[in-house]
Amino acid sequence: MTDRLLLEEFLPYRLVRASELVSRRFAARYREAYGISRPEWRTFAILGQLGRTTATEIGRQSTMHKTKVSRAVASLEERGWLSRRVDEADRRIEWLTLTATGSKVYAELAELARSFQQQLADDLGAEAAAALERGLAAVEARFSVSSG
Amino acid sequence: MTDRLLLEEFLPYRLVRASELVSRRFAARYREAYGISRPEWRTFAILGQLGRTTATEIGRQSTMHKTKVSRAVASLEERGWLSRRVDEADRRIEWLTLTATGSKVYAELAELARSFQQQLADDLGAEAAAALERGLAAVEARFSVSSG
DNA sequence: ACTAAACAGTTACACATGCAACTATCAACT
DNA sequence: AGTTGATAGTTGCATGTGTAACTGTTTAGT
Repeated sequence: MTDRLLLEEFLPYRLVRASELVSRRFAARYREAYGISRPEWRTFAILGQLGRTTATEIGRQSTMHKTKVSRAVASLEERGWLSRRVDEADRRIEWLTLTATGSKVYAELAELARSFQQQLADDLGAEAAAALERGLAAVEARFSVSSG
Repeated sequence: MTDRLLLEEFLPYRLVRASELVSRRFAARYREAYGISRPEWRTFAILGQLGRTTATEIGRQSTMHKTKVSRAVASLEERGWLSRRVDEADRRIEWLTLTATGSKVYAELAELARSFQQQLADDLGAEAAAALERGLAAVEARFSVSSG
């Protein structure tokens, strides 16, 4: 029993916990305001940023499973926030764009996110926030899509 | 459309993605080696570290829902890795401890975690790893259990 | 002693999720 | 043209998960 694993020093564990603490709070905000789920928020945010993209691309960027994305897209379409259009040249591909309503909601959600980010940065303090960003950048660089 | 939210600069999103990238890889390791799920690993790791604890305490530390913990405990008991005993003074409480088998497996899993951690630190580099730890510490300090 | 509230833990049920298999389409090779 | 393999996306099914309701127990107030 001399060699216990100290979870408070174990990076993957700390990352998961920190991520849950933060994203849970943010999720509460947009859930209360718009009644959307996490996969929906993620899908919507990526589409809003890119303006026009595909479900596959959303899956790639978000690390969400393609069925998750597929269902989120279907749900957002039902809400009337996005619309699909089949690519003429390659009819397997569906291009997603925001509707007028979607654009309006997106602007509001983006503002909500920005204010949350600001609050978070204030809470953490400039130095700690910068350190966190540097650390995350390193993880992203080492672990992202390409590097299996 | 001038004010898109840039997800690559949005901390909650980056935190979630980084956490998923890292923990997914680590999960693949212990899943292949021992066939346990993430809630099982988390429960087991906390119990192993504390030596003797309760389901409620595990929930508190891990941010896992109590039903998740309850099921993980049941599953680990079936594997013969832990045993329960009702507290004499307060019979609502169940004390959890590792069995002999459980202790043996825990030692191996702890070693697996340590080697993963080492590998991760090497991949990130000392400086980035330290920055990440500082950032996470700040999040933990601001967002942990007590602070609503 | 009695009632109400609090707590540890489990379970029923509805919903979310991932895997595998599917449809539809395209590209490459014969 | 026909076959094979890859790709975009959806769906059936089994499993995982959270909410709420439950049991059993303790504590506090009356």
